[in-house]
Amino acid sequence: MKNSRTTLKDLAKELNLSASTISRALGNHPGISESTTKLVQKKAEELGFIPNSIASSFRKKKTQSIGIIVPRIDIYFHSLVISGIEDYAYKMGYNVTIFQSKDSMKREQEITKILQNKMVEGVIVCLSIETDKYDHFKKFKKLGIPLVFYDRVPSEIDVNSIVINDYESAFTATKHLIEKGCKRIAHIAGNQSTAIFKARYEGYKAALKKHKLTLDANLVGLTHNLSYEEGVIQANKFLKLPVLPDGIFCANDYTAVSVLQVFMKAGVKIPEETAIVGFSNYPISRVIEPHITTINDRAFEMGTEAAKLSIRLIEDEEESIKSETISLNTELIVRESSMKTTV
Amino acid sequence: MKNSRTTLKDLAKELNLSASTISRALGNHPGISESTTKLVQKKAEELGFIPNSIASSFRKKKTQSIGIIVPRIDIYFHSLVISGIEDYAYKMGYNVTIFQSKDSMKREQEITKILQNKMVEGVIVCLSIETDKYDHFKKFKKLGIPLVFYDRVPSEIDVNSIVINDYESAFTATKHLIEKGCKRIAHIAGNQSTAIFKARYEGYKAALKKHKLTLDANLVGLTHNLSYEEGVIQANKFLKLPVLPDGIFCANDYTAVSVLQVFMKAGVKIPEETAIVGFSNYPISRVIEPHITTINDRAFEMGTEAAKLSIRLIEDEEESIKSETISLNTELIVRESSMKTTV
DNA sequence: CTGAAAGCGCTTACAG
DNA sequence: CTGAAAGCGCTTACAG
Repeated sequence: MKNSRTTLKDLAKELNLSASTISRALGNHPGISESTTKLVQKKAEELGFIPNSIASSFRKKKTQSIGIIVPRIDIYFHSLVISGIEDYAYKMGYNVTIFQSKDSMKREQEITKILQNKMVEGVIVCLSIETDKYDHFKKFKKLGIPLVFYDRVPSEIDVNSIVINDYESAFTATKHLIEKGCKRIAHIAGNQSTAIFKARYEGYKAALKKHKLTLDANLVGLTHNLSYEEGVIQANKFLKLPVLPDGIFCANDYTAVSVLQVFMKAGVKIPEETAIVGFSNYPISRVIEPHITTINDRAFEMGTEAAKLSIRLIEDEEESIKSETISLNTELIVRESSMKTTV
Repeated sequence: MKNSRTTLKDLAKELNLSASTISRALGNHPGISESTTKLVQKKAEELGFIPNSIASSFRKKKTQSIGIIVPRIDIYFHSLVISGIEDYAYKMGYNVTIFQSKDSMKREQEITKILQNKMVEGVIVCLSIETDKYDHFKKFKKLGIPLVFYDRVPSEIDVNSIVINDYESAFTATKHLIEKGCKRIAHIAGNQSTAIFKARYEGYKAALKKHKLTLDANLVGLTHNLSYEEGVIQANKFLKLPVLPDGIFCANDYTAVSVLQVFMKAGVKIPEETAIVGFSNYPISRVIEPHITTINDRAFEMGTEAAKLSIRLIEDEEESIKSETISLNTELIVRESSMKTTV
């Protein structure tokens, strides 16, 4: 399409000034007289001058943009994180370019290539579920482009990452059930090859141990991806036990919802007979009845922190070598699904 | 941060060829011998050459990028649309830069300025709820940057837009209730200054009229933003009526959920005494019990179509003057909340 | 099939 | 306080 943009030169010619002066005046450079600056800015406004920031980026080798790679945008958790990133980045004058890996390592690898030559200044990533090799991220280090991971982070140590304290959160959630008088506490666990779900399982086990409750293998339901459907399957398994669990800690809210519905349909009273705690604070947890006690996973703040760290690393002159892991503290949100009167 | 990228020139020097040849060989230009092309590409790989696409964009005046302005990323509908846009854009070699207006016209105006000098090649927008002036979009036309609106579109005619057939969808939803034997059908309506909600209200009215049912003002609940809470308020109003509505068509799924919950708590049988239909096919509609009959608003496809149209307009040589409105057909998804046996 | 040269629109070190 | 000049890393019309 035709391009009839006014350029610096046009402005210069119009005002009988040099391009250098125009450039400086527009940038409010101190070494330009106030009158000239005023004049230039007025004229720029008048001619509808829009600086070509591609030229500027090219010249300055600064694009003021951050690349994001997420598995999918339409997963609520990620949409919240992205929202947090955009919000902070916008305030700092950065913009964000988004790519979806669709949980494919191959696509993730393609995207890293694109990001390398697109000259983003920083990259924020949540790994695809398939990713078990990290070579495609190494190039960023060589190029001096800081990488920040969140949620699903590489199982290596020297990366910048934003996570939540999954272990402690799971511990807290389980302890809450214990304090409510539960003795037979079940757990619906996520994929144990994913660090965060492993940590949640560990936190659950630790809380039981601490309170001298024995771990019963029948009360642990391992799932592949914590889907609603898998939750239904696990719930039905629990229902067939000779003695029902009196508390269930689910590693996410989807499975918490399915357990809640399956149990209620089977006539089990929630929370009196079985108390339920989820994880993530998805919107549905405060809509479904009874409302579900859950862990606020602070997705938005995760995004804010990721953006903050990324921009700090971008603007940091002395390339700080050491990697940083920021662990956010979650909070337990107590709702009806676990509100039974303590014994 | 330090930048030690290999450039075209480095490659040229290394191979004793000109930069022109290197550039062409990398681009698989036909006028270069196969052997040279092979040689250059091998060397490029070897030296880890990454083309500087900012330089290339600058030179070619093509950034292969699309800007998106949405009210919020963390609204499920928008996250789906964005996902659809990214998906199609990615396939076509475009990337997407996202901004949130946060439903502020002021911020939307700021963003349009940024997008104008960022040299995106196309812009896709869902207007902020506040927006009642469109001057900030005019500049795009002058710059030859095609604009595509979706969902909330300007109340002017000459814009490209992707919408769904709200009127027909509402008509279908209401007709469905009528066919199920409902005689007193209520409607929870959205903000009537927003075109889509107005169209849904009109569709509801038209269906009543067509089937000779009278419109009862007591059965219409106007809300400001169709929030869950507003749904609760309207539901309680309906409960106080001497005769309950036997069908309710809600302009979105949030209010459908709240009506369903309030009515059930009041002992009303769903769908036997009151059937409910929502709008949007939010995930919660197929989780809450009874599952809610709703309209699939095809958000993902809306994104795909927006991207498709945007890219077509970008790549179209002969700046097609006429604007296009693409209206997607929705579908009614019948679930338990309206499945009562017909009389 | 390959190369020399110009130039995209800015910014900035250098000079005055 | 202002200007001339060089250059960022590519691409492409022109020439051979």
